[in-house]
Amino acid sequence: MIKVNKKIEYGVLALLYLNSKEDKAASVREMASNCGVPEALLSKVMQSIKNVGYVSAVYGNHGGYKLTKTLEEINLLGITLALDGPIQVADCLKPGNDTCPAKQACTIVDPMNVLNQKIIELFQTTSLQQLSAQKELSVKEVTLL
Amino acid sequence: MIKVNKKIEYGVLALLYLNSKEDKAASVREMASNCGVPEALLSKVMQSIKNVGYVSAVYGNHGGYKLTKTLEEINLLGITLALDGPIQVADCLKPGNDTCPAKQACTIVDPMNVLNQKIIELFQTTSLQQLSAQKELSVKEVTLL
DNA sequence: AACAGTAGGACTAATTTAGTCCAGCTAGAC
DNA sequence: GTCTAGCTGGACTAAATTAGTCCTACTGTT
Repeated sequence: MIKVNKKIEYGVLALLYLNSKEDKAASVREMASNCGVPEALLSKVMQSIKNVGYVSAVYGNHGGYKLTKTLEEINLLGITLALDGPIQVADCLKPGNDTCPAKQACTIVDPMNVLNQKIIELFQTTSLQQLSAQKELSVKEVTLL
Repeated sequence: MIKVNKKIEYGVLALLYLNSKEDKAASVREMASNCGVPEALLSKVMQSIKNVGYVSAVYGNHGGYKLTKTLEEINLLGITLALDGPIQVADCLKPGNDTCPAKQACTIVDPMNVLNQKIIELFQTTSLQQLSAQKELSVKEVTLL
């Protein structure tokens, strides 16, 4: 099944929660209990998200994480890159992969590359803003975007 | 990692191979050895693809599978549906899923639904023809499509 | 100095995906 | 008619990935 993993789900949840706190920092504990996700895992997720600069960490007592970007500036590609590394929609696209048995007569590397590009493009053009703003719209309207 | 699974990769490979045989049937054995993929698995893949009508099976000696559609008529959504069932980009989108811990205050079902729709649309508009025709084009040109 | 919190490595458990095995059915070739 | 190549499909095993836990160290505010 083509799907986005839990880390990304949790990351999106947490960022949306942070956004609702405006300029205040929220600790991992607070975010985890509010979003209903495992604390230890969310901690890892936030570390990675911090590394791409979407949030900053505040150490010490009453510390936590703060958003450093607006929802418009955060897109799914960035989140995915932070939590999962580069998008490779098929194994044979991995750099240095020499194990592909169909290498010589391969008719699929390029096709999969096309798909890969399309997905990257989709993720890049999908901002958190875009995802979060849909709450009030019906699915039907959403598909017209 | 967001990726398409082996069954889909193998299915695309096999369908492109079948296309190259024009109207002749090819057995699973022939396809498997030409595409360099496991025979037993490809056999399952072809059965599923048959069930959505992209190919027909010819029984008996010198039998095999034949394409019943053109590459333009076959899209990634159909192949995915055949081999993987409906696309659900996040677990909380599964029908009847009541285990989501963040259910009551969930801010992510709709966002993930938006993404889901976008991916479905992308898969639906990506035909085999479109994928296979890119062989000669550079990746740069491809992204402009 | 105490405390609340982040940082991050190592590990285990759970789930999913990939792949195999085998017995049965189908129809064309002889 | 019977042989045989090949499709059908269920049950099973193995491999890989993903999810989640645990523990120790570091950081900075009060």
